[in-house]
Amino acid sequence: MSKYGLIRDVAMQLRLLQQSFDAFDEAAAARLGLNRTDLRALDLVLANDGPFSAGELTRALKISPAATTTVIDRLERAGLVTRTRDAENRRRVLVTATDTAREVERDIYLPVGEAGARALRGYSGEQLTTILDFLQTARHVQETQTARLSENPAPPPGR
Amino acid sequence: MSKYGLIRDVAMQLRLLQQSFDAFDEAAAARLGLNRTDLRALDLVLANDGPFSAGELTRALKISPAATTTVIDRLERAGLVTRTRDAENRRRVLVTATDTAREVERDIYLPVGEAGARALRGYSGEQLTTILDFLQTARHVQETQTARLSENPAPPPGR
DNA sequence: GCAGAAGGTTTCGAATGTCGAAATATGGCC
DNA sequence: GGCCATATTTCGACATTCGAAACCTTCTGC
Repeated sequence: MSKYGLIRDVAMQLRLLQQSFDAFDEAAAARLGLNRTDLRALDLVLANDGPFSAGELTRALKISPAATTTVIDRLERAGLVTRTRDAENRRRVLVTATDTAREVERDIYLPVGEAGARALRGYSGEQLTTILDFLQTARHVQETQTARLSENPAPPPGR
Repeated sequence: MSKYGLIRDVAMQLRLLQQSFDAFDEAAAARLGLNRTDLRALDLVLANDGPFSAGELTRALKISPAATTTVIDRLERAGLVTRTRDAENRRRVLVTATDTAREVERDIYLPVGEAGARALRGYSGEQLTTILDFLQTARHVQETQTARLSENPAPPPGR
């Protein structure tokens, strides 16, 4: 296949991959009866070792402090996290994953990591290096374009 | 670097790439004053050549028919799409991108594609083949895992 | 041809998630 | 000790989504 064709295919597969990530998140949320924001919050709390403060969640999720409170409320009600005041700074609230959340992690997230690692073992070290480079390049492109959108003032629509 | 380390890095970069896609969508939505659902709908209408029917949008976006109606309402009010009855089947409503929407496409989406293609030109045909294979494999893993989540009944939480 | 079923979209009311602003509580500073 | 900054929560308002019912249009069987 021509290089031009390959490039087009890569772009298309990247798009499809994006969609498959999206579908996975959706399925995970449905399985837990959570919305996407709650799931992202749970994911953050699980991934981080050591608890997350409410404010950190607010920043990581890019939602308002008010919304964060209700996210934590819902996760707490679902038995997935606990709320404790930080002993060192009693203004802060620490969010900690419960054992139930760890079971969820084992059920949902660990298998993905394992399956992914298994699939990657089929590539040579050189190929993995190429893949890694590609992923970094793709991210760089996205970030540059995101910055372009954010920084430039929007052109007057309908100009 | 060890192969094991490379595999870990690939997993991490994949996660970061996902986040950068997300950030791009968010910036694009903010630039247009649309929510994410509306943006996805616009993207679909732009990507498809030939108009999208309301029902197709409902299925593609995985939202209710009622929600689709309001999505089209908002896009129409923003001057980005037009609603027309399908002449061949007057029950259906066809959604067509306007010229304004095409300007948006040129402003937002085309530059990403161009920057991406430019970046990919730096890879050899062999490398691109590896990348393409990797993307397909990654998608397959995600889809398999999504199916696992969807099909298996959820294990009783807090067992 | 026409009655009734099926298809496609919209309207309506209710539920949910998000926000900004104000309130509350704690910590740091002269 | 009073005052400003930090961290979270409460409150009321707004936007988005849904399910159910309503409304046309098309198809089917007779």
